[in-house]
Amino acid sequence: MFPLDLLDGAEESSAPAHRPSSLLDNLNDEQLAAVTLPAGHALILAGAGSGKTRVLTTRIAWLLQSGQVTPGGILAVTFTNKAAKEMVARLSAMLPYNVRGMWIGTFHGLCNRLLRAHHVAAGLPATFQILDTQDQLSAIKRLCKQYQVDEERFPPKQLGWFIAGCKEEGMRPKDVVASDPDTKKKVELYQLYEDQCQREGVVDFGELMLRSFELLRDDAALRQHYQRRFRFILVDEFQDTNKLQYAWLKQLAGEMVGGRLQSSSSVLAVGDDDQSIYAFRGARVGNMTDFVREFDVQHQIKLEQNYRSFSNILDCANALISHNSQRLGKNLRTNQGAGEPVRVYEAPTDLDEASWMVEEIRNLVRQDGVPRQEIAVLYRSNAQSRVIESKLFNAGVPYRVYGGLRFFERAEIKHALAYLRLLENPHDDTSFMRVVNFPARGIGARSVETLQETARAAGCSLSDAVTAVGGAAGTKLQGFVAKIDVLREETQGKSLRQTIERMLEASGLIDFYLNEKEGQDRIENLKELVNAAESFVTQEGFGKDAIALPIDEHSRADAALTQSPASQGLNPGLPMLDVPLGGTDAETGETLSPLAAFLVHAALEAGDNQAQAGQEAVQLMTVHASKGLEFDVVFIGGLEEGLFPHENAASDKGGLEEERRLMYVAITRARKRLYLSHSQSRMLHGQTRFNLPSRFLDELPEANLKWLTAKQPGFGTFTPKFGGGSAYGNGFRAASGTRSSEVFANPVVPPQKTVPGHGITKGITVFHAKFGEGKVLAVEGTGDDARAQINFPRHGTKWLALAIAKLTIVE
DNA sequence: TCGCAAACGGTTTTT
DNA sequence: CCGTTTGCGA
Repeated sequence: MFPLDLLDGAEESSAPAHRPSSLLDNLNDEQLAAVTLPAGHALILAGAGSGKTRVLTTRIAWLLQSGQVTPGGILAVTFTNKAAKEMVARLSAMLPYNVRGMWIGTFHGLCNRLLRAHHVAAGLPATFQILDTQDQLSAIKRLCKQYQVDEERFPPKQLGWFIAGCKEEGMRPKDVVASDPDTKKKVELYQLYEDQCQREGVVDFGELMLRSFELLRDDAALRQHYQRRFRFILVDEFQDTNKLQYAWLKQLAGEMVGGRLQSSSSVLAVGDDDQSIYAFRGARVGNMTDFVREFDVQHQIKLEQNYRSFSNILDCANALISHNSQRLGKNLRTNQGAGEPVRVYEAPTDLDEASWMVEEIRNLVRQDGVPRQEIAVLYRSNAQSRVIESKLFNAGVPYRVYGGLRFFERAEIKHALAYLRLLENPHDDTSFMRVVNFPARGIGARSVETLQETARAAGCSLSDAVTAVGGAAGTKLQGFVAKIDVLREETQGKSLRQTIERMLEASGLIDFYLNEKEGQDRIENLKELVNAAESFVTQEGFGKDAIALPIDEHSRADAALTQSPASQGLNPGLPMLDVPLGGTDAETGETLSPLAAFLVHAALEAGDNQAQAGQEAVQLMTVHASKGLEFDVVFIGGLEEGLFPHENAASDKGGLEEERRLMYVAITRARKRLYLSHSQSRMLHGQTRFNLPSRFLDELPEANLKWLTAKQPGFGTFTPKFGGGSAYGNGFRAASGTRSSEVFANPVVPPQKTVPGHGITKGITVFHAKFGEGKVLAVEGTGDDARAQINFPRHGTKWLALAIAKLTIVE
């Protein structure tokens, strides 16, 4: 059954024989059906925790083992490097041969590969550099300065969004319909930006996608070549694809004829509309229904069996998401049993909420032996992490915050990379600008301005323009360029490591940070850059250990095609050499230098998005960042109107539904225990806000909840006994039988006084539209900040902002 | 050219 | 409230 010829040329030919049957063992019926689908397009609706990645990788392995395709015929695309790596790792473990012949990667990674292979056809230099978002912004700022754009009216950041947005929609400047003068101006600047990038030989992320889409669209021979090659295309997280990515997939999959796709390949799209949380950055869930229609999808499979959570948690998730109207429809189920109820907590303030979390966490670790890294605290916005961090810090609980600057985005690393990029491409003006006077070498804004004008007049790069600048400024500028030139000479033929080390010396970066008082960390990072380069060289097989690619049947066929273009209708020199490093010129077979390849790597993969790993630590992250992860215990904090759902999203229905999906994602991260909390008051942007509990809390089934604070809509009417523990019920801490600490139970009781003008004073009874009648316990603040603490028999004690809450005084 | 104070902005984010 | 950026004065 196993086709031996697949092993031909593979270096692991001595690997133990695989029993194909083992591949399909332990799959449930839905998974098995998905893995063994016949050729043809298919949509897999994969619920959270339903074994999506497993299905995807097993499908590939099954296709290969059953001899339906060779590695060269597989294209699998993901959104993140992490997902791509995981797929490669799992496949390597499953298959007895090298997986390199397959195209597995991120959209951007594969686009890069395509553009490198066909850079001439794509109109790009072989060594084109990739701009990340920071680089793009500085390029735009530079452009705005040059054309004296009013940065008040056209903030560079917004221009960046505009340009990225256009590209995501597949639009060039000429395609944008501009009716108002502002849009016209933006389109004009978009065009100028494009010209500038082209001149400098750089592409931004959007350009990687758009340019390779256009390459496929406009070059029929090339397109058909890849269409023939990729028999099976698999797309992960399909609900997150944008318009352009979908169009790109269509180009690879076949030819559109009358709104339908004529295709000989099979596209397997895997996604979950309920986990679509990136509409704000251009993702189009609608691609799923478009896909079904345009690809005439015959097979749709739902993976609804969840292997992650207990049913109390899943019931909450299902109930919540059922409030959305725009759904393909799916219900998660488990056979793991009910598990513990979902715990809900109300805190008087955000500080108390954080204290409570920390206390719970300490008990979980101490008494239940939960590993700290199995506990996650999720929040809607990054600003919320501050309080939690400080409480964890004070309690001495190790924690790790996801988000923030990644390795290759750090200033010192960007500086170093800019020097390296100038070695590769002296015309990269963005890099030139970044380091021309860093470390300071007496080249001020004046000199740079003169240089820019000279360059513009001559229509050349900054580097080429230095000789035309006279005076002391000119001498200094020429000195800088000479320094780069010398460095380029010196590092010819040197290893990547030596090149970087030499650059760090010669640029003066190391010296600069040695003299900085806070420079030690930065020097550490620069050393880490050397390490990163070293391991890149080893992993990617540069240098002496370079691995020859296994040549499979498919690659041989490709090579044959290439050699007889006429008979196959291919352009001469339009070949499919397999490109191991994503940087091989298809025409000449020339590959990027280790340095150039490393720079691509740095741009495409900004590194880990988390603080230092190592010790067992509680995980803090936004809900967005938690997608795809799972934990034994999950806390979701700040479940308040205005925060979650976020106020900016709550106005329109689509926005609210996306917020709800976000909540759905958050809930489904938990395996065993889920905590939900909200606070009556919260410090945000320097102001105390009094938020109502999130509507999402009301959308959860009461049967699956356990209120830790004494309020349960429609249930108990008792008020919390602050300061004691007894009001919190039994089994609060089910596993240990102990009670949570008293820390949380002390609300901040503000000085009690009467606020003039509201007529609301301590002791009176008021009526609230939602909470009913309640007794005023305290009043504080003035004006818009005025608020009252009110005890509602049915809903507990709350702080309400008098400016917002509509209260009437009951006599 | 540098340092400091005022001003600004503050959902979510991968590549 | 708080981190980042800008602008001004020395």
